[in-house]
Amino acid sequence: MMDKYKRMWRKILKEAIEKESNAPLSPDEIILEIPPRPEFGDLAFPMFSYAKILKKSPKEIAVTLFKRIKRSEVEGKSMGRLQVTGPYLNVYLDRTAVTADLLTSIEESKEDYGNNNNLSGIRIMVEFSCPNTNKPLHLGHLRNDAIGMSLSRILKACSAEVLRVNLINDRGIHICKSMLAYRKFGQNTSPEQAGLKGDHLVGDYYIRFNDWAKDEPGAEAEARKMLKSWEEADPEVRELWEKMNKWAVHGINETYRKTGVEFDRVYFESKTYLLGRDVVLKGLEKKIFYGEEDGSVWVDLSSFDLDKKVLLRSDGTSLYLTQDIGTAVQRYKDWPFDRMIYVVANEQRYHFKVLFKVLDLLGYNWAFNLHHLAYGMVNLPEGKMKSREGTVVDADDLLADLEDLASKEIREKGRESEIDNPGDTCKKIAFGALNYYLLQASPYRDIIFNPQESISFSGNTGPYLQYTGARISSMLRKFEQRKMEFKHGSLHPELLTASDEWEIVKQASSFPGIVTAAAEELNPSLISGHLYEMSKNYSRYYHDYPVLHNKDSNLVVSRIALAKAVRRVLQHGLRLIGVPFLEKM
RNA sequence: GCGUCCGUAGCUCAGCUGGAUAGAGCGGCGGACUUCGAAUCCGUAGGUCGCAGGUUCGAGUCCUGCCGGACGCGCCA
Repeated sequence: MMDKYKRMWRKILKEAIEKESNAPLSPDEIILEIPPRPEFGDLAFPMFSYAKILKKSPKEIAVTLFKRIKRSEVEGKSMGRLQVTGPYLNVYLDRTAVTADLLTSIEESKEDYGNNNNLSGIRIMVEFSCPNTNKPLHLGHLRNDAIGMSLSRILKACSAEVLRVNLINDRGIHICKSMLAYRKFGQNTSPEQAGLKGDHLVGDYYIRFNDWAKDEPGAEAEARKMLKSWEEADPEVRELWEKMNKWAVHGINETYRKTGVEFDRVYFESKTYLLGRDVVLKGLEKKIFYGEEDGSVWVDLSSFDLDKKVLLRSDGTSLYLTQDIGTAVQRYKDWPFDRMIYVVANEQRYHFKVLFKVLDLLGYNWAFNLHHLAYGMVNLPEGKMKSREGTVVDADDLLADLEDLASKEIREKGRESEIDNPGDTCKKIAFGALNYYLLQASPYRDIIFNPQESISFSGNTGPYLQYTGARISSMLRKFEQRKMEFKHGSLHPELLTASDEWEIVKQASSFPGIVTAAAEELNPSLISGHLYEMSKNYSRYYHDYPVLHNKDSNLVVSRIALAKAVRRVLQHGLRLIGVPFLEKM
């Protein structure tokens, strides 16, 4: 859409400069920008960088190129017009042509508007969430899930074949800790008896362990002993482990359902942790790794600006890294991918550098296609979330609070009778607000979550976008009811050229390019930001310009077409960032 | 100590490959509901882009140093 015009103008500029200088120019030497203010037009070409080639001042170049392009008469033909503004060449696009383009394009592509084929035939595996089975999900997981889900949708929108995978960390010392505390203090209570979700019950005993361990020096040793029993497949320990894991996984799945998180394949660490061993031992045979006298196996990465790392303990057991090596190899076998994206917090940067390098040394050529999307931490105003200090923001609690807030809001506004299913709507507003909040910042940055202030339903929020969509939907329903009144009207793009409308048209037209950029940069926040800008413009426009209250049927029909276009972009864009579209709210 | 990342308005965040007067939301102050949904809209105050140099016609953006913060450097995950 917008890209089409950008491409064409780039070409025009390139040819003009080449003719002027008699030398070929590479396409990326043509700098194209979006002007900072509307009076400078829709596209801008700064002339500074051509000063050396053409041996003229930027201002002179602008004039020269302007005359040359003018003579070649590429203008007209719906291309828009050119203007010299000091050292810039500014393009003013033909509003009618772009608007007509947009409306027909949306009409033709329907739900697919914004999709592209850039990643067609590319298989991408996306790993995210990766919970432990010793505690419930918290806000950090929610950010991880939001990014993982959104990214998967964005990549699919670019026609990639995407496989969403989860890895459940269901073994290890931390799991044994909650098991141990439960065995000591739990009195065989089931989640039903305790009136708790399974993951919360297990999590409570993890906290219980830490409390107990404070004045019990032998606690850690006892946990280690239990881990050993687990590895030796002690029936009693295994039975307890299976029971508690089931509770935890069940509870976690419930949270996933509530937040709309889904996976195509789920791996369990308890089933993959042994796989890495064989791979490492083969590497040892090939002398890629080396053994110490105590029997431990190491890799020396000091020539790659990394350290020496242990791959197998002296007792032959696996580590986190070993497990990840095995899981990666297994996954490639299961589903040969062209790219693999690990959505994991940035505190694990080093781990992934090492992992990718080790896989590379082992000769897996797909190691180059592994990517760690290192997203930032979610912190609280007083600092890091700490489970031991009880400062973690629990996912279920947060969601429940948000639903209450939404429900209160609906009652205060007296909207209950208007909405078909208030309970469901509250849920959708709640996780719309949550997902938008989590995806409005760039993934790689740390964010600060203030429980009192962060989640709001006004301003730059998910519900604001939902509200914009609901109002447009409401108006479109009214239009349908009164359709006969406007039956003589027809679409006239030239009626939609007011500056407010033009901004909206440009933003809707840029949407496909934004989807492309979000996929390339693995950054869903580009979409949330763009939808917000477009909604803001539309809200103002909607306030100032009557749509249905017009005598001129042509104008009504045309403005309705624009409303439909905005709605379509909102529907699609919101889906990509996990914010439910609402007809009513 | 070494490594990685980050410092933009009171707070939370934008700022595309360096480009024209650094933008939003929240909060503050002041306005707008007999008209398409006021979860909205409009106006206003608020910035030496951590500090100091450098590169450049041009730096919030690139380089160096310093100050401040986060994370990592386990035979933990």
